[in-house]
Amino acid sequence: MAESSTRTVERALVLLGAVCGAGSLTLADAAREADLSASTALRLLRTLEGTGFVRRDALGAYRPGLRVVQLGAQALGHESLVSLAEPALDRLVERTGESAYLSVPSHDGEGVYLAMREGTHSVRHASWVGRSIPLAQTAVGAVLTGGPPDGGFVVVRDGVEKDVTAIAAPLSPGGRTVAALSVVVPSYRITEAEAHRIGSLVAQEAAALLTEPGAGAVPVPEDLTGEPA
Amino acid sequence: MAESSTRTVERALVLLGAVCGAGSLTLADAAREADLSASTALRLLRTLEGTGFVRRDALGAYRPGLRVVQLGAQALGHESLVSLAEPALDRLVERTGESAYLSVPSHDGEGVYLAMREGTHSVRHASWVGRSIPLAQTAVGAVLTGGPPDGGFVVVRDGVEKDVTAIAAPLSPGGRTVAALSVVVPSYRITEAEAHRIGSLVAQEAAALLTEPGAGAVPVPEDLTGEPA
DNA sequence: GACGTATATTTCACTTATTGAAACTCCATT
DNA sequence: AATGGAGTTTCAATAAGTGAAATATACGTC
Repeated sequence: MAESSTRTVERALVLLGAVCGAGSLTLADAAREADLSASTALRLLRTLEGTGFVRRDALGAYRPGLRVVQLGAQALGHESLVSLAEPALDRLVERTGESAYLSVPSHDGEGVYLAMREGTHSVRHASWVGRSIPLAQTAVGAVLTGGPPDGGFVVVRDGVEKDVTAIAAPLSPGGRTVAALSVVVPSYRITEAEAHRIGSLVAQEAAALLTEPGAGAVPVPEDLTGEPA
Repeated sequence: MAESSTRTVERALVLLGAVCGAGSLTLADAAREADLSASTALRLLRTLEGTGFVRRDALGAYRPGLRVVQLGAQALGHESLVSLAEPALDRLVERTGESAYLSVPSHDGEGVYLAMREGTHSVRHASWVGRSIPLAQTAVGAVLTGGPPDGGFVVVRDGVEKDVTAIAAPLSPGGRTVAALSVVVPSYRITEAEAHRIGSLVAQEAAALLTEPGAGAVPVPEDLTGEPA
């Protein structure tokens, strides 16, 4: 059996994902979402609880635990995508004055903002790292789920959020889209032409991200040491 | 069985923690750190890999996967941030007697109180969850918008509100400041030395929030009030 | 280039540890 | 009282995980 199954672990991870995705789940809901019997879900959730990956609030519902935040933060520190994208985000803000985002697909037709830079206009789009966004009918969703867009970018006016226009381009190393770079603008101040100008910038940054020195085809170990201790 | 061990899952989570902590681990190193046989570690890591919790780089080493980043980011969503911070707020109030706040940046140079605990002194600072506060010339603003402060905290005397002194420290998982922890004190009863003492406490709680596995440094009556709001 | 050592991976017999139906207890509703 | 749903515990069946050993490969050294 060369297949790598560890059903127990897989199930536990599904539960963990469900809890984190929902923010708060009762045992019964978690069991339903993971398609497990209540007793099994309880046992696995308790294991997750014992290791700090989930915690129970006063009402007994399960919530993401400190450990998840901690590991996520650590992983973000090591995650090359984010550090690679940050200069691009900075440049986008600098050249457009608008808020810029890096997002990746998450689950159930949603994506997550992995990094962001706020624009400099006093009226600007604001969000936060970790925020979930729908992929349906959004510019980010279009580039994450669809093929390479014409011109390298997608403009969606008044998608999920009214009054804002989003302009996104895919990050597709090796042809596989793994993330999206986007700029979000209050619709009232953007013209068709301006949207195109920004779109070109975004597409250009997205393309440059994957070809520039240091980026490489594969994450460059910034931290080769492993564990010295 | 009172305790719920699920050895397999626990082991997998230990491996996950090891990989995230180190940033990059070879199979052998991971197995050693988790005190597992190579074959078991391999099997579990493959499960983690299959679910996106870890990935392998070109050299075959294991690294934190996107899924970890996603879940961590989701867990940092505002509502969970609140429940994560509440024990810290409780401890700050307990050890200082002063009101303590959790705030995040919102729009247009303002921040918002996401959670608070009132102090126990009869004369104390009072505010409310949801209140907007300026970021300019406030301790919270300084830590939210500026870089990591010297000593880990910022003291602002008589900032926006006359007669009060605010002491704030940033919450910066992975180097990105996402929120601030602060204690607000009537200026008349605080000395320079006391401000420093409180500052250390705030900075310490802010740091511990993101790195410490279980509860805080000091045993606190484990009576979590739920999330009413 | 041969040797020694380390890692990565597969196999397999052993049996341990996981499983889920069922039973039971608490609540809430009706 | 009766009903139903959630959370929890028990327990026998067995599915599932375990690790030593074998193999292949890679790397550094002499």
